[in-house]
Amino acid sequence: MLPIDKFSGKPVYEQIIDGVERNILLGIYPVGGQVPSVRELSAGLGINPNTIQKSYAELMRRGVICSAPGNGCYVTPVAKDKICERARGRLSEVSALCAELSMAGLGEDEIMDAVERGIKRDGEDRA
Amino acid sequence: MLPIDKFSGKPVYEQIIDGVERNILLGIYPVGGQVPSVRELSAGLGINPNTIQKSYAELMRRGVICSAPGNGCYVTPVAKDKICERARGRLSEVSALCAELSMAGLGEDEIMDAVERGIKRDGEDRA
DNA sequence: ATAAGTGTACTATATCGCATAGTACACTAA
DNA sequence: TTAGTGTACTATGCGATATAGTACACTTAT
Repeated sequence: MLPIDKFSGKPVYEQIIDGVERNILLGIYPVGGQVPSVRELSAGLGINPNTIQKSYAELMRRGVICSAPGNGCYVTPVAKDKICERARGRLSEVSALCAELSMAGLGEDEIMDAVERGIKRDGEDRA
Repeated sequence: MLPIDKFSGKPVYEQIIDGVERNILLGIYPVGGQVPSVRELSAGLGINPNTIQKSYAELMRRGVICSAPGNGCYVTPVAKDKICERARGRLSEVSALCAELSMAGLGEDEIMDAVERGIKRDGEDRA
């Protein structure tokens, strides 16, 4: 089941989006396979169906999943490409964040360590 | 004057906090010197005084500025240290963001380029 | 002493995003 | 036919954000 923290400050519908994309990348939701139904996720997570629907609508807008009305929602063949492409567009966030911390007086070594720590963490997830 | 974008999605009171800290780091608001008065910033930015006050209260809570009631607000002697210390606590954000993009399929080189781009940008600001 | 400028506190109001609740419809598959 | 699917709609509640207006205590310069 997807990890949801109602007190994290991050909107639940965004956490659902992140969780679904993550499970696609990890192969838990295989490309071409089905994604949990709106009502199934709603019951399993204790979240309102409308919130799940909002997340799925955004995932469809991103081309990550597509719906077969009356049947279910499927992981798009290009899902991983779309997710990667979108991540590439967020590289500016990395630049902005590093610029902010650098200007605050943090050393380049401290920042680089944090970056490598993050990339390593990714490896642990795949293991 | 501080750069404020009412349509950026980021709360105005946070933009004011960021702007003041930035000006302190750049020496525009010298350590030990005064910070613009609540009413002066309010008039200059076209922002409600209560919003400015909210930002200043947070800056005081962080130990970046202190108030001399009836006189004004001053930049704390330890202001830059506090800002740096707080930035160090945000290194986990860098790790989390890089982990997310790495898992999405971005290469380590792409991420590193974005990081260096950010650190360089800092240098331009100080010039 | 007076006036101007300072930080601070308070209530009230409006807007927006988020989430929930409930209902309903059209479609597909067993 | 029945159960399960996505989708649409209205209504409500909540909290954060921002504004508006007023008021008080303090400091500084005149």
